[in-house]
Amino acid sequence: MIVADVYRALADPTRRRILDLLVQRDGVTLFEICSVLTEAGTESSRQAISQHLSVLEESGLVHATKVGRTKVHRADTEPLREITERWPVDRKETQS
Amino acid sequence: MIVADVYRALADPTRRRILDLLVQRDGVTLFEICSVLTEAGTESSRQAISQHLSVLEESGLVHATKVGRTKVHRADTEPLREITERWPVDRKETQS
DNA sequence: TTGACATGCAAGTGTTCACTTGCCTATCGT
DNA sequence: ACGATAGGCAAGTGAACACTTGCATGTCAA
Repeated sequence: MIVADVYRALADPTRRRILDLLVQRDGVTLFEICSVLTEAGTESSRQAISQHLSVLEESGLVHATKVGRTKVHRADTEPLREITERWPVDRKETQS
Repeated sequence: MIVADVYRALADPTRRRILDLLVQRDGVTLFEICSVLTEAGTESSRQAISQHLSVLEESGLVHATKVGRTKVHRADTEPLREITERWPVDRKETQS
């Protein structure tokens, strides 16, 4: 990974699922994310998810804090503001 | 290219520049995009930009219409709505 | 009609990315 | 202390991607 900006972080569907999960509830550990994704049908190894979390952290979309031997994660949608500000979403242009 | 969704379309910096340009002004042809990007310091070949435009079109972020022997492009930010609706941007969480 | 212009198509190449594999570190319970 | 738990680090692999190269197609001006 050269550099992990917001756009590249969102480019992977598994990372988007992880972000979905973290937006729903904070303080989730790596193993909990693994469990939820496995139950949801997304078979991903612990290492794979760990690397996805690293990308999300570098992009600023996820913050993590060490708690004992676990690491709890929480989502931060602030970096997404760059997207909406760069290209404001206009109303339907279809002239019906 | 397997499938070109909005997220993958935004993952490339050159495509983001093209989208910037098309948001600024509509009806731009491939050659005009090449000229503008070259002047802006982004050396990209015509073929490269053509393929980027294909990805942007497949994602729905850009629409194109054939006009004579040229093809004019215009941006459509509607697909970006999916992003903001999926992860609403919350205000700064820093409790100052 | 003929040549120049604007673009499309398709195969090939090198790089980046997602994932695995194997081992290591740190923390908790007993 | 010791085993189990939670996670990290780093090298290797295969696939996807960005880009090039060469040729083909269609349109306009003379």
